[in-house]
Amino acid sequence: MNSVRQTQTHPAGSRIYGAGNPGQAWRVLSGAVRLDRSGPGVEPMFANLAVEGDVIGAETLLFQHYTFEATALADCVLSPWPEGDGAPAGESLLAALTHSETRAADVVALRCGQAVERVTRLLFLLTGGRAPQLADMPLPSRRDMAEITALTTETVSRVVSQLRRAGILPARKQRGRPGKS
Amino acid sequence: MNSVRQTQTHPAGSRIYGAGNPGQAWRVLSGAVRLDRSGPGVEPMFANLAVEGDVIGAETLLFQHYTFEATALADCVLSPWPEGDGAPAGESLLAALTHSETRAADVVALRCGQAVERVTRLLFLLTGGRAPQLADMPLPSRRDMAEITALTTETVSRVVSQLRRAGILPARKQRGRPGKS
DNA sequence: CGGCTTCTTGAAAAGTATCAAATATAGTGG
DNA sequence: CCACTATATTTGATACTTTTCAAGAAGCCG
Repeated sequence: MNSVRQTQTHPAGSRIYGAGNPGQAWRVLSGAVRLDRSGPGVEPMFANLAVEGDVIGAETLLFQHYTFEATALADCVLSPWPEGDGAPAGESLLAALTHSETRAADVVALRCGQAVERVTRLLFLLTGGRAPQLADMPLPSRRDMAEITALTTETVSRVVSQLRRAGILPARKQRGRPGKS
Repeated sequence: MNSVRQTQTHPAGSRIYGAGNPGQAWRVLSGAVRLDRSGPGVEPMFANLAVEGDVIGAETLLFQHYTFEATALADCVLSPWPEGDGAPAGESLLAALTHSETRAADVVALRCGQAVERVTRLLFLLTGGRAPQLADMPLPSRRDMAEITALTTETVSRVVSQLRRAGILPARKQRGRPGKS
């Protein structure tokens, strides 16, 4: 879709790369990415999340192919990582590692507590913690939100309706594009 | 408790290090470690898990202090990481990074599905996937298991009882030591 | 305008959490 | 070694939340 070694953009819902395919690592400049562990024959299972500033696909520097499948949860801009030429500096790798670990903790926390809290925390995470911006962000598909929070699409839908009635989310009409899985 | 730069052992239930404290990184040679995000004043919240082969505390190479709090879920043997002198090689760091990401996916998966599946998957993860060994391993405290799987201690207890009645776990008498929190 | 997928909502069923009480276990000090 | 205390585990009964199943409504695309 886009040329290698240059900044890429991916519309919400599109697949960025597939597990097992060759490719490079990326830094997420904006947007949010869903990572899935997808075995052969097995349907993809949600594994992790990447938001603005995170690095995805670093395993390609070691294995030459992606371990997870990446899908855009929102319109995304990605740039090749590491930023310079050749192998990443140790410092950069370390930063990516520690960053990845705090992000993992965030994702684990998305599956604690009741449905409303989980969905709310997810939306905050996707907007980088900027509450006001909740109003402007097209929501991910109910299915994505459900699989990330370990709820069902119906429950997520009910929570979204509830947040709208409470004025925490604006009324309707803010979906990106229909997930074209 | 133990000298620095040498192999350490920690009994089940003991704290390995605390968030904010200075220290070094370790590789888990055996046992299992629970990592918590513990804010000031906030009680620790489960963040991640490390089992045999995993590296913990790598953030100290960047920040000089631990980001998470580490507690032994089983008797643990740790050795300083990286194994050689000085900074870890890029390859080693990359391996730690990719390893950490698959582990994170494992932990996220521990919070999917019903109570019985979650607890069962946790036990498999803690034994490195070796089912027979389930019989020999002292179980972590119900509280640890509950916080890891996002269940309550009562529910975990009921599941353990159920697994024992089904012959999947041996009857009783296999706790390590009482968590001394 | 169809055809299709996603989203929404309702009603009932299932699964967990909660609350409470009894039992078991470890540690301590005689 | 035993009694005693504090903590952890277990179990039961009930309340609550979420899932499940089903049916419409809404949105997208050719």
